[in-house]
Amino acid sequence: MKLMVLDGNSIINRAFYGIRPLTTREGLFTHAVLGFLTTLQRLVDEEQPEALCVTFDRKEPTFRHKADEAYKATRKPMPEELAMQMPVLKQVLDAMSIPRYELAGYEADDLIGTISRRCEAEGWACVVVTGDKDSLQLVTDHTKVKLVSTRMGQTTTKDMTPGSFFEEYGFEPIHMIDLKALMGDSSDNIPGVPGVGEKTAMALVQEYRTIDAIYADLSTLHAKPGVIKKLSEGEQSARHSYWLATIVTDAPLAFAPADNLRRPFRPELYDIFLRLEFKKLIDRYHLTPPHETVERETDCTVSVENVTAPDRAQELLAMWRQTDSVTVFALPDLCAIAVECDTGEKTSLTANLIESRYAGDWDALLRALFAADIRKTSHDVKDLIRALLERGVDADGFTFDTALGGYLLDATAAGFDIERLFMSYYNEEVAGQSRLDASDFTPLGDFSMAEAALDSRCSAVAALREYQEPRLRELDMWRLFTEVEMPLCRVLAEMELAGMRCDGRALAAFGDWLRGEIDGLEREIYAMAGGEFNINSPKQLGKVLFEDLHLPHGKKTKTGWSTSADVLENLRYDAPIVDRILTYRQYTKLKSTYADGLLKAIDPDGRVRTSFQMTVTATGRLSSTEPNLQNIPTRTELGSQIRRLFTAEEGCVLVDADYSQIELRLLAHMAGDEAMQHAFAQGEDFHTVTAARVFHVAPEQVTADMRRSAKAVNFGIVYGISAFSLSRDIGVTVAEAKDYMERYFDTYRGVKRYMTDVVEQAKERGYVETLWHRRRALPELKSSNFNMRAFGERVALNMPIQGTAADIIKLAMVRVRNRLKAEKLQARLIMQVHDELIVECPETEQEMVKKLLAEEMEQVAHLAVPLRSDAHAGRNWLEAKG
DNA sequence: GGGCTCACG
DNA sequence: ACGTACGTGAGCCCG
Repeated sequence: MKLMVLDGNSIINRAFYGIRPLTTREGLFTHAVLGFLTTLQRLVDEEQPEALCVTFDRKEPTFRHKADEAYKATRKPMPEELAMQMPVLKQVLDAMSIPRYELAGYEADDLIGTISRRCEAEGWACVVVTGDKDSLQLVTDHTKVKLVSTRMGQTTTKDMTPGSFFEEYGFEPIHMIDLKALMGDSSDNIPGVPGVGEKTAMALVQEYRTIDAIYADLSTLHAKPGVIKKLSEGEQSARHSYWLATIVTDAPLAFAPADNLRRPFRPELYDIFLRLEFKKLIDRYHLTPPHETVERETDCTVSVENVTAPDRAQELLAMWRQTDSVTVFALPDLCAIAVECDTGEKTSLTANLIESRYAGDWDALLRALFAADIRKTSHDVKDLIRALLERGVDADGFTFDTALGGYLLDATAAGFDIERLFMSYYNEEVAGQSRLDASDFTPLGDFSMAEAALDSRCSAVAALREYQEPRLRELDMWRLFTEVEMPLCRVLAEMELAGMRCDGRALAAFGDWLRGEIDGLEREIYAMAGGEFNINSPKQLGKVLFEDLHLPHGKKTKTGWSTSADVLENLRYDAPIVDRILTYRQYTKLKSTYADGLLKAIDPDGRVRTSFQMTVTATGRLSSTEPNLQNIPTRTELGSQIRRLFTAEEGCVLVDADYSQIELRLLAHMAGDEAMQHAFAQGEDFHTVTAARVFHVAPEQVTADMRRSAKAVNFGIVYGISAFSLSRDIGVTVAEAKDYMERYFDTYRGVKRYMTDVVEQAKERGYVETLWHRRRALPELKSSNFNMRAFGERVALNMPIQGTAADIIKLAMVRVRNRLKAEKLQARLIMQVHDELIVECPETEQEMVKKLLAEEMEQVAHLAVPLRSDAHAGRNWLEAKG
């Protein structure tokens, strides 16, 4: 039998400091509890213990404090955000039927020591889970310690058994106490022997094992005279530290292993998780409400009608045209649609429309419903419009998308499906089956269930709007919502549908050529390595480079030595294999992601159709998936050949227009920095102008190096710079980087002030926003973890800039599309890459399109610095980049 | 499924 | 004193 015991304080501490803060809507911090439970679940899966319990510290002084006032006296008190989570965790554990132990006068460690020895006495195996290395002294053949560490939100565990302990430390676990007696522990105020540090202590314990053996005869001890002197003077302190570091194994604790056998969860767990918004855990454990769900308070009565007769449909359509807004929920393939309409103050009517039941012309019905004269609220409007356009039904009149509403209200939420949003706004499940698709509406499906589910989704969407609309207005996001995001749905649907033409034959030929090159490189690499291995495996590659060939290793990753390009670049001239590996990497990337990857994505008509995601990024940018067309190579000569294969239709050209330095221009505007604004007004190369000002030389005296440094600082500022990262990026010392930054801030004083102000304001408000009031919440700024806070500060600096650029290009897209349509051009917008738009048009239209793009892109906003764009036309994407 | 690497702005 | 740039998506390895 196996019992697992967790050091509750230690694990929740790691979770607290290592994980991005989360709060419930009421502002209750929950992330440490969630982190604890996630770790717990992983460990249970891994170890499958029959019994489980958790120990906690108590706030009363322990027997150690009573004997030594200094002990743990310098410990910082637990931060409030963590303290508030402790009772919550205990409540959760109780509801999960997991026993917890705490005892006044003892630390969690002492209880663990006692528990592990009791287990051993009864023939049980014990697994101790903690982040605290002190507990390693408990390791025996029957007690294993799992050391938990959390870095950058990732939790890893290391199993310590007598064998692995010895391998790492070179002595037996019990002598951890002797080690600590010598080296002390500053965080707990265990003094150890003053002047003896980790290295000396390790060597001594490895040789002598115990402090008794060391102090038996100092005169013959193998150590430097200075060390012996310190040991001699510090003996009393060592003995005392030994006592402090020894974990108690016989605390007066009422404990029997069998009392901790796993038991079923208690029903109230559902309510607790619901309140904490731990939706994933409710799903994970298949929890159900302990009592009937309370109906959402609603002041209207809802009736449901299954509409099959065309005449009735016509009546309803007439009614919907008279209504401010109806709510529409449609399955992706448009075979079933629910429409909810407020028919009066206290009633609403849901019409279920199902293709296989409808007696009239289904497509005619779709055309009428999705015409502009019926104002509609729906969920994932872009996808709906795309499905309709694909079917040949024009789609217009969408005034509200509840997925977009959810995204604007909290861009960093976990997802924006109806169920999740409904739960987060109303703490209630959406009624009806969770999975709903076309098969439910075939003769084999359960019609009545499916119809009820359809109807309840529709009502849920209506309820989401009720929640979202007033909040969007309150937060000043209404214009962003109605004038940018909503109209963009149609624009993106059309772009997705249009796609980009891509030359599949040339792509295949390029792939074949790459195959040949890769084969040759592979042979060379194997020859230089002295054998075959998987070059794609960082682990195997690391072994070849850093163990077999003894190349100097740089950065480490969690799993080994880094083999990333910037590390290999530094080794390029140390061994010829490195250069081949870099080339191999470049070629295999091009082949697998681009040559092979894009080939698979070409539709029969020779065009590639991406999906634009509107609710993914934290800053307001779009993203592109399946395939991602926003990361087609451009930075290397060979890679840019891929762009050559994206072509215009016969007789057409691609017109590519990109904003020039949009983020830095926005910085100049938002920071109100007149020097920087002036630098842009000069119309010269901005990095050169910056270098000239920073280094106090004339622009024509700016060297390539000076320009490169200025450019790096310019970029760094946008990202929320630090001297360390800047130095790494441009290959100078930290001191030099600091110097550049100081000169930069002397030149652009407004930028410096802006950086201070924006962070300060973010801390006050808890969020940052763009010029169009798109916002991002920043709970990180309240974190007690330094790294987390520093991250929050960088985000506070970057998001308003990156996000405003996103607002601007989105608005430009809507305007460009509408202008193209208004001017009756054949030209159509087909691609967006963050600061770049691509239009495909007949050659005859290219000059007009270039002019139109420049006008619309530059006139979107009138700022203290003019917006500039460059447009070029070409037969393919590479040519069109100019 | 997470980690690493690398493509883009 | 901390460990470091912002925002993405895809393919591959490996447990």
